[in-house]
Order: sequence, then C-alpha cells, then structure tokens
Amino acid sequence: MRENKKGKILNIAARHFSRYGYANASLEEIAAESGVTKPAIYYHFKDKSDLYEAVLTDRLSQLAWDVETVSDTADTPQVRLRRYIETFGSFLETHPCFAAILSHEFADNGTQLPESAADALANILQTLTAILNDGVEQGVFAIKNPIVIQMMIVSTLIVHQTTDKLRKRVASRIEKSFHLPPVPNIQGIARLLSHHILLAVQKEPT
Amino acid sequence: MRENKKGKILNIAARHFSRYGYANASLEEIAAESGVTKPAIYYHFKDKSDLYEAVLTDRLSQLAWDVETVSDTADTPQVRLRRYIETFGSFLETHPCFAAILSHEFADNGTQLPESAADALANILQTLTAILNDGVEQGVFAIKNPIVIQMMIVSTLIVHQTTDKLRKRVASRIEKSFHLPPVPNIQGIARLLSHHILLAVQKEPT
DNA sequence: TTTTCCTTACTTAACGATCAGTAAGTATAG
DNA sequence: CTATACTTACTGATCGTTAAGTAAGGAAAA
Repeated sequence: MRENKKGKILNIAARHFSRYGYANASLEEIAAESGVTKPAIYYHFKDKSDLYEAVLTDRLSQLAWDVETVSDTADTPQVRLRRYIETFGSFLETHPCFAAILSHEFADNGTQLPESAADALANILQTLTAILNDGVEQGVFAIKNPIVIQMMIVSTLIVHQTTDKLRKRVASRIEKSFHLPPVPNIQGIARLLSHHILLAVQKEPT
Repeated sequence: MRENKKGKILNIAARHFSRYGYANASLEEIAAESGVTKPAIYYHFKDKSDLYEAVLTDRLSQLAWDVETVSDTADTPQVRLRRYIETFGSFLETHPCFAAILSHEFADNGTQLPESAADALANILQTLTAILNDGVEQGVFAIKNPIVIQMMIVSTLIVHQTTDKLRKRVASRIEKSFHLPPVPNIQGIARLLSHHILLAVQKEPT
C-alpha cells in the first residue's frame, strides 16, 4: 500500500467522466493521468462500469444526505424549499464534476446510470417532492404538477453549471446593445433561482 | 438521380446524433440504416462534422425563425413571453430529435457545436432576452439576471424532453405514498412552465 | 441511330488509430 | 512463503476516413 492509487484513479476518473461522458472517457487516459497503467484500473475495479458506479454513488449518496438533513426540520415549506435549492447549489460548487456527469446522463436518458445511482437520485427527488407536497397541503404552494417544479430547479442548476464555455460563446454573439450583467457563480445562481421559484410556486392571492 | 437518399441519411443521422451524441453516433450504423454504405455518406458530406452541421442548422434556423416571428408583435411582454415558451414547446414536439442533440451539446459544453449553430442559438436567446428586457423596462418584470430566467425556460424544456425513460425509472422508486399526477406531453409542460415563469418574473406588489 | 464519353452516385476493400478487456509475469511488503 | 499491487504485451472489435473501382444515364460525336 505505497500510496492511495485507488483514490487517485477515482478522482481522475470523475474528471474524465464529467468531461467526456461515460462512453467517451478513455481508461487509457485515466490510467496515464493517474500515474498507472490500464490494467491497474482492472485490479481495483471490475470493469469500466464498476469504476463509473464507484464515482457516481460516492457523490450521489453525499448529496442525498445533504438535502435530507437540511430539510427535515420543522420549518415552513418556503424555508425548506429555499434551503433545498441552495444546498443543491453548494453541493455543485464543492463537487464540480458532478453536474457534468449528471448532464451526460440526462442527454443519454440514463442509459449508463447504474441501479444504485438511480436509487440515490430517487431519494434526492423524493425529498424535494415531500417539500412541495407539504406546501400544497398547507395551502402555501399552488402546484399543478410537481414534475415541472423539479425540472425547473434541478435542470437549471445542472445545465447552468455545465455550460459555462457554451454560454460565453453564445453570449459573445448577442448584440452589444443588450446590457448583460455578469454571471454570478453557481451559489449566486442558486440564490436567484430560489427567489424566482418561491414566486413561481406561491399561491396566487385571488 | 435519387435525391431522397441524402434526405434519408439526414433523417437517420438526426436520430442517431440525438440518441448517442456526436462522438458516439456511428457512421456505419447511420449508413446501414439509410440503406447505403459508409462512403456514400462521404459522397454527400465532407466528413462527420459536416453531416452534423447539416442536421443542426436545419433545425436551429427553423426554431430561430419560429420564435422570432411569433414574438415581434406589439403585445405585452407577458403575452410574448408566454408565446415564446409555448412556441419552443411546440417546436420540440414537432422535432423530437432536436432536444436530445442540444442536451448532448449542453453536456459537452458545446465542444462539437459548429459556428453556424452557435449563431442560430444566439439569435434564439437574443429574442428571449429582448422580451425579458422589454418587460423590465416597462416595469412589469422584476429580473436581476436574465440568464437565470433563460436557463429556467430552456433547460427545463430540453431536459424534460430528453429524460423520459430516466424520469420513469427514478419515479418508480419513489414511495407510492406520494401521489404523482401523470406527466403531460411537452406542450402541456410548456403551458405549465409558462404559468410558473410568468409568476416568477412578475414585479412584486410590495 | 449508334458509339463514345463524362458526370453522378455510389460500392468494395482496406488503412491506421483507438477502444475495453485479458493473460501472464514481477516487484514488494509482511 | 504468500498475498498485494501492480506491469508488459497483447487481442479482437470498432472507429472515421480514403483509394480505387463501377453501374447508370444523359449529352456529344460518328
């Protein structure tokens, strides 16, 4: 046990899976960057999908724990929803690879997503569903279909985090007559997002 | 002079690029499914990226035209915003491959997106930016950063459209105690989304 | 009318590169 | 001596791409 080569492989693999997606991440490159050879990966992991699952469950179980512990207080649905969104944002900030990996899974319709990761994802979304349902039952939220709100929150944060270069590239083509304020970091986005989401789900004073 | 072979290749290619992304779509499979051989593709298109660009610009210029013509009326920003969102939804309905292709580009941070597609994308977003800016100037919208609203609209529609199987897979793991209403089609989602977005950007009567 | 020829629209066959995965050998620590 | 933690060397498959050949059809020449 000279060094923690396995941990190194896991970290490098996370970066490669996030940049290239599951199919296009090369074990050869991951090995080289980790300072080992390709079969060394096969010593530590059964195959490519096993390495991928290790990378994913690591982060997903952490996120599931984060959003669950932050929201199971006795606060109002509004406060819990705001906390959920901002916790999600903080997590993306501390785990930069995670958003891009999930973004690739969105694009692939979850083709490569292992069962364990689907379980963790279900937990994460169930926590959010519970908050939204509570709000509706307490008469403070007006939501016809929680799926839409879930998508508005999760997809906005994930896609924003993964499309930094693309957004800059596209924004540079937009006429300069439009004043475009600087883009805040992901936590700033999460704060702005939670503000708009709370307005979006509020019960209208008819 | 069977001109429909080229069109056939374009259609099949769109389906393959949407399912597998640019890098993982196989010219061999596209050719086989189109009823030709691989070099036949190289007769009609310079290379793989040229075929990709043809598929993309086809759809993007159409979408740019759709959202522009629908919104340049003299209506209120609220009506124009609602129309923009629902036009976007209709477009995704009639062009099922488009959302997934864009979703792959989001995940890849636009690595494979050709210049012409970036131009069209800029036009599409500029139309939305103009609507939001008008709303702010007319005092009916309260928006700190239009990027957030753009992401809420575009990412929600795109990701929702591409994650049908994944959402079903995850939803089946959520406790049955939660009543989950049936998921409407993309146009229904667009209608619900526009309702929430209009609430989210409204100027608060404080 | 018949023959020649050129362009169009492909096909067959192969290239080098890269991929995930494996068999078999080896150095090191306890 | 033995288990751990690798390495070297390789396999078969698939990838984008290209060189070279060919069938079909219309236009020009005989």
